[in-house]
Amino acid sequence: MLKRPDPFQALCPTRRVLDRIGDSWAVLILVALEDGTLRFNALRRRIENISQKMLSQTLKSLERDGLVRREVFATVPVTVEYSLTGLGRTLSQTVHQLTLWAEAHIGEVEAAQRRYDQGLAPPDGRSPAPLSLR
Amino acid sequence: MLKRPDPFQALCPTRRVLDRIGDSWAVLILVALEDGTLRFNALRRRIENISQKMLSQTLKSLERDGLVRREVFATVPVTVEYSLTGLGRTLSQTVHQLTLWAEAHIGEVEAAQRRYDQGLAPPDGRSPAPLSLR
DNA sequence: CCGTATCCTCTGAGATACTG
DNA sequence: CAGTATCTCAGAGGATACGG
Repeated sequence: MLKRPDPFQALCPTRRVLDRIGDSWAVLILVALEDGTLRFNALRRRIENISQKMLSQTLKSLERDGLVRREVFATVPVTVEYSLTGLGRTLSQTVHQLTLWAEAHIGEVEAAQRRYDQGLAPPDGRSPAPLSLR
Repeated sequence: MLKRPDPFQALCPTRRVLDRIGDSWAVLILVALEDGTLRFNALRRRIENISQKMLSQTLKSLERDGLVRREVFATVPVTVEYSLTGLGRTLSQTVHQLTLWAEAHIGEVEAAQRRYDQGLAPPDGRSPAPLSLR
């Protein structure tokens, strides 16, 4: 059978993952943990101006998804370490492809935006209104 | 110099692209246009339950980013066709990698969630509280 | 140190109605 | 057909304070 998920249907798995990627904080945490284990407050300093609430909340959902591992050590005061799971690492690598796209093409995107914000004219020369006949 | 963008800084290019991907509607539109050109209302039917407002708005920003091309034909009533640009196609292909990840790993994610929602126990056998000493 | 609880704000998406 | 213009409302997320 192997029915492929239909991304046009809300609630489809693909869509749920995509929403995760859309979660800017989640992505930043994945990236931050790529270089290794970090403690709660270390993460907090690394990801400038993330609120305590969002860090805690996002970490919890990443842990729930099996992407991040949380380890508590009974020191005083308590120590909590976060790291990527194997699954988390595969996702962060995939996300990395996206950041490569961004770095490679951001220039084109910005150029397109400038064109659009002026008189929206595509790369060719014609100045004013793009309007074809048929 | 070639300074790499710092994703931890809001407003960095990478982050802007990531936010785009997080925009569920934008991704759905890119995917919908992969198979070819579509008219406004065709897109609307294809992407079930997207509102007119969001479709129009998202298309506009995708056009601004140079990812989608908009062509107007002077028929009566007017005809408007949307298609991917070359740039848009490269992005939609990259996004496709992400959907592949989703399809490949959604099972693991859901399994992790079930474990978490019960007594949060990692894959090993120990039942109750994960807590290490040091 | 590592969080949770509470309150409060403000954006952003949906519904609806109207136009070229 | 292909949009724009308003309105409303929920809920994401920041600030703050407190607890284990």
